[in-house]
Amino acid sequence: MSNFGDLIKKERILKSLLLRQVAAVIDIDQSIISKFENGERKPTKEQVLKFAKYYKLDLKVLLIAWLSDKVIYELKDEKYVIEALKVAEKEIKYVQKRK
Amino acid sequence: MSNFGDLIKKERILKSLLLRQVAAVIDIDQSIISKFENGERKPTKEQVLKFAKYYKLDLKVLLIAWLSDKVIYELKDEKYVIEALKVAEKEIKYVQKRK
DNA sequence: ATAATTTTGACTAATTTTGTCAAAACAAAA
DNA sequence: TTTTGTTTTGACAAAATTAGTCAAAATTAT
Repeated sequence: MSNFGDLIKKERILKSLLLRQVAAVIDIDQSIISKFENGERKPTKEQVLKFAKYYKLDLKVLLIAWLSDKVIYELKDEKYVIEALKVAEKEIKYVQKRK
Repeated sequence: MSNFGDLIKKERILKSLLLRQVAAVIDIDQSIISKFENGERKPTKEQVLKFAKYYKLDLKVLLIAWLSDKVIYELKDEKYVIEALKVAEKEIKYVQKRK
C-alpha cells in the first residue's frame, strides 16, 4: 500500500541509490533508514521533511502516509478501531469548521 | 462531545461521587482522575477498564472514546489530518478483510 | 469565613523512543 | 566457493515522553 516505508524505498530503488549514499546526504544512520523502509521504525516529522526534500517527493503525500502509519501503529491491536476513527474524524471536522 | 473525560465526569456527577471516593475504590490518585475528566491526561487501557467496571458503563463506548481521544491528540496540530484518517481507515479495513 | 472538593504544578519514577554501532544475513561478482 | 558490497538486525546507551505522588492553590458549597 502507500505507507511511508514503501514510498521512500521505491524512490531510492528507482534512483539507484544505496542506503549509505542517502544516509550520508540526509544525515540519518543507514540502519535507521533501512528500518523506515521496512516499517520497523517511525520517522520523526523532521525526518519526513528530509526525505521529501532529498527525493523531491510531494510533501503532502509523504505526510499523509506518515500520519496514517502512526495512526495504524497506535490502533492496530485494538477492537473498535473503525468506530474510533469515525468518531475522531467527526470531531476533527467539527473543530475545523468552527475556526 | 463524547470524549472519555466527559463520559466519566458526567457519570461521577450523576452518581454523586467525590473524586476522593472514586480514587479510593479504583486506586487511581484523585488528581489524575481530575485530569482525565478535564482531558489533560490520557488514561491507560487498564484505567479505562477500571472506570467501565466501576461506573458500569459500556466498555465499547468508553474504548471508542478513549481511542478517538488518542488519535485526536496525536494528530491535532497536523495538516492533512482528514486525509490521513481516510487512508488509515482504508488500510485497516483492508487488513481486517484479509483475516 | 470555614470547610470541603477540585485542580494545578513541581518533582520523581518508569516507560518508550531514538540514535549509534558492529556484526549477521543476504546478494552479486569474481 | 570465496570475496566484496549492501542491507538488515540486535544490543546498548542517551534522550524524550509519559505516569504517579504529593502538597498547595483555586474553586465551590455551607
